[in-house]
Amino acid sequence: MKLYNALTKKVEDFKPSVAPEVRLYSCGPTVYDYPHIGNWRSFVFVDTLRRALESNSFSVKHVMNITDVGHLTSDADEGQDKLEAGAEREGKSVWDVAKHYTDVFIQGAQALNLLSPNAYSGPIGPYARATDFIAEQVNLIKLLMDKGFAYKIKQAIYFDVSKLPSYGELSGQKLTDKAVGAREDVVTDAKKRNPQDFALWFFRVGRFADHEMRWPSPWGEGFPGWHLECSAIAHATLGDPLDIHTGGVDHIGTHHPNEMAQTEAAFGHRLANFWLHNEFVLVDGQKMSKSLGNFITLDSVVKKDYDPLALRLLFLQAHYRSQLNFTWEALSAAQNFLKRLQAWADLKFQPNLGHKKKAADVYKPLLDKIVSEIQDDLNTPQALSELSKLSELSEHEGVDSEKIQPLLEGVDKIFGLKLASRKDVNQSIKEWISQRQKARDSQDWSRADKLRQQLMKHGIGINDTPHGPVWSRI
RNA sequence: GGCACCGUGGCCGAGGAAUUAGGCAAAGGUCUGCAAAACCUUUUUACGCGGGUGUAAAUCCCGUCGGUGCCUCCA
Repeated sequence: MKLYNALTKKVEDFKPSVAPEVRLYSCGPTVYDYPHIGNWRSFVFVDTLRRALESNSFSVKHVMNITDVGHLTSDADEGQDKLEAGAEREGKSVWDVAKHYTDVFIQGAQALNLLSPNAYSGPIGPYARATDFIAEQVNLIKLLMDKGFAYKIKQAIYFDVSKLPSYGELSGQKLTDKAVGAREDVVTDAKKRNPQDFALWFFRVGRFADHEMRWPSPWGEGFPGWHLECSAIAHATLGDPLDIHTGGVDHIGTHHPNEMAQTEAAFGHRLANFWLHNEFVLVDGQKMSKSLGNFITLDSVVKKDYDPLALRLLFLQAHYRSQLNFTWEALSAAQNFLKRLQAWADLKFQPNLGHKKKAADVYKPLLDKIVSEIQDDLNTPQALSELSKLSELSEHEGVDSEKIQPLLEGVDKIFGLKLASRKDVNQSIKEWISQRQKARDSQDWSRADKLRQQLMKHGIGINDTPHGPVWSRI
């Protein structure tokens, strides 16, 4: 199996440290607002990665965190905790805000048919909340303090990046370049030893005096910095070095180097052997942002009558390392493609159609091709083109309902489009279809058309073929 | 200023030196009592522009124009 590794900037042969087990950690959402489709793309990417690994007989242990504390709106002095900002905006407590958006996230994950993380179980199920790992984070700071990698000043405990020579390896940029090149309006804490030093623990002083979320620590009451949770949770749940760590490309510069630094400094080994990053979704050629008003949520997609799985399919039609330019037209195209695939899957309920001579031996090579494309650095677009050929083949040759089911299951394992679990139409629909056919046989066209209209009302379209009527959901 | 990436037919997008994805849309046609949401066919000088190296370039190199991202919270 081949994967692009951001550490080496090359596509490499992926091997976990203890096969067949793969320990996979993914940066999850910060639950302070509705996730946009760019966020969802990164979670669909992780899901695809997991399915690809599993298709290669790896047994994946997956952990995803949920950031519900400590994520500041900026590193500057006026930076605010995102959760606190959300609470202020909505007039709720931070805990309510976190709970609300956690629920929103979990519902969205289900709608997109994302596999739940499976290597941790906590108060809210399979997702690891930062606030459920405060003790682990405090312990990590202790280690860093003992080893001289962290220092305390009035406002916070900082990680001293100058103490770790390997700092910033991933970003491929020199510290000096970064320091010089940063935009003028970025204000950093003047008391930090180095501009890149990042907070491990914030004290309840100054701008954080009224911070609602707070815990005791050996150094004083406060709350953890954002980067800390990933190192602590990964260490506590999966153990490091991880086989794979994922996140968005935006983390290459700051968040991931900081995670790496914490783990390397505290435990003396790297955090992960493979680092995979997904590219952004652009909207009309630009990054999504609230100020541009091009912030698209899953909710707005559903409100426009799109199937969340159409969004999933749209994501899969582009490579995860390419920027994807979202347009509603492209989403419509994906939705139409999805409907065609669903109609194809529904043929399994209508096995009386066409010939049945082609069997699993024809499907198998195509399914194998799909799997091999997916294992080639997750080439989902290429794999989907094979799927398209596969569905055409079946449509032409007729469908053997016995043999198509395993095929659909194989396809679902890769793409997660829920083709195998589709339900047959109910008994009354079947009855109407057969009554309509009887009416047609006796040339009672008005009754036949009435029944067809009735079926249409229930979302069922009828196509009369030489082999009899074929229904499809419309 | 520094670091990357990208410009592919109406739209979305793979590929990446000779065989040239796929989806959607569009056009024509077929079966049919009617119908299409069904089927078939077509869309085979598509690779930003200008040079260069190759027997051969969309694919490599140089330049150029344009776009995007990161360097600040960010998927």
